[in-house]
Amino acid sequence: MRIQSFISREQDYALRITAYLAGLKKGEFVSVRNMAATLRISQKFASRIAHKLKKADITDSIQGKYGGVFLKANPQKISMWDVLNIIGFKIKFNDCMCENVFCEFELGCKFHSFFVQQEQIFMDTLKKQKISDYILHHLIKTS
Amino acid sequence: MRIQSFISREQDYALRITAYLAGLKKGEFVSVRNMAATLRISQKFASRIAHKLKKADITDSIQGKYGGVFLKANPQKISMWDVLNIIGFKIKFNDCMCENVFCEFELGCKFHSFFVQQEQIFMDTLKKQKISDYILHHLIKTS
DNA sequence: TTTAAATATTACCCAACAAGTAATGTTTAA
DNA sequence: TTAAACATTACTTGTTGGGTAATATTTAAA
Repeated sequence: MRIQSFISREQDYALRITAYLAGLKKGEFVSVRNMAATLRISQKFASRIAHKLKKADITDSIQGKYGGVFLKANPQKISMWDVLNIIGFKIKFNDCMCENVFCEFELGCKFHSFFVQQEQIFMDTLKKQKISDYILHHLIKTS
Repeated sequence: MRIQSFISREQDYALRITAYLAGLKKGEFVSVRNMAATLRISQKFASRIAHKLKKADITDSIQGKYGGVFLKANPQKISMWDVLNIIGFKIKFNDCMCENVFCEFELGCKFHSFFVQQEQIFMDTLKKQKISDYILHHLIKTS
C-alpha cells in the first residue's frame, strides 16, 4: 500500500535542488540535465521545478546553449518553508481548519485547538531551517 | 483548490466518535444513527468506523433492535495515536523515509535526518494526547 | 546565418486514493 | 414474525500526485 506523504515528491525535489545549487561556488552554474541526473530527478520535472523556483527569485538561469541554473537567493536567508511554499505546500493537519470548511464544533473542540497548535509549531520549525544548513556537499563534483 | 490533509476525514471522524463515546456515562450507549447525526457523519460511514474501532477493542456494541455502541477502552489509556493508527494513519513526512523506497542520499542527507526527527516528535506528541482530555462534553445530551 | 543545445511553458495522461454510497447480511427485542 | 439495529463487502466518483509529451524560445558557436 502506497501512503501519501506530508510533503510531495515535487516539494522534496525542490528542496534537493535548492540545497544542491547552494553548494556551488559563486559564479558557477549547472545545466538542468546534469543536475537532474545527479539528484535522480527526471529532466523535464526538474526543469519545471527550477522554473517555479526562478519565478520566486530563489534561483536564476542562463538561457540558450551552454546555459544552466544557479542559486540567486542567499541560502542563509531562505528556509525550508520558503521553498516548500513555492511548490504549493499548504500545511494542513486536518480538514476542520480549512478556510472554506465550516466546522460547527470548532469552538468547543479540543482536537481543533490541538491541530492549530501543532501546525504552528511545525511551521515555525520549518521557517527556522535555512537552506545553508542543508547543502548537499557530497553531491558536488570537485573540479 | 482542495488540499489533502495530513489526517483523513475518516481518521478525524474516528477521533470524534471515540471522544464522544468517552463522554457517555457508565452503562450508557447510543445507536450509530443518533451518534452519526450528532457528529454530522453519514450513518453508513460512522457504522464502518465504529466497527473498525470495535475490532481494535476501543469500542464495543450491542447488536439487534435497540442496540448501539459504547466505549470499551479506558479513555485515559487510549491516545490519539492509538485511534488514528486503527484507521490506517501512517505518519510519513517524506517519501524518502518509506521502507520500500531506497533513497541513496539518505546517509548524507540532512533533510532525511530532519524529517526523521520531526516525525518522532510529532508521534510522541500524539501518544501523549489521551482521549479523556478531548471529551466532547458539549455534544452530550443531558437526559 | 544556421544549427545545436539549452531553458520555458503548456497540455495532457494515468494510477492511486479519499470519501463516501449501495446493497445485503446478521442479530435481537418486542 | 418483524422491525430496527449493527456488520460486511462491493462499488462509485472525483481529485491529485507525479509525471510525460510537445512545442516554443533563447543563445553560443560553427
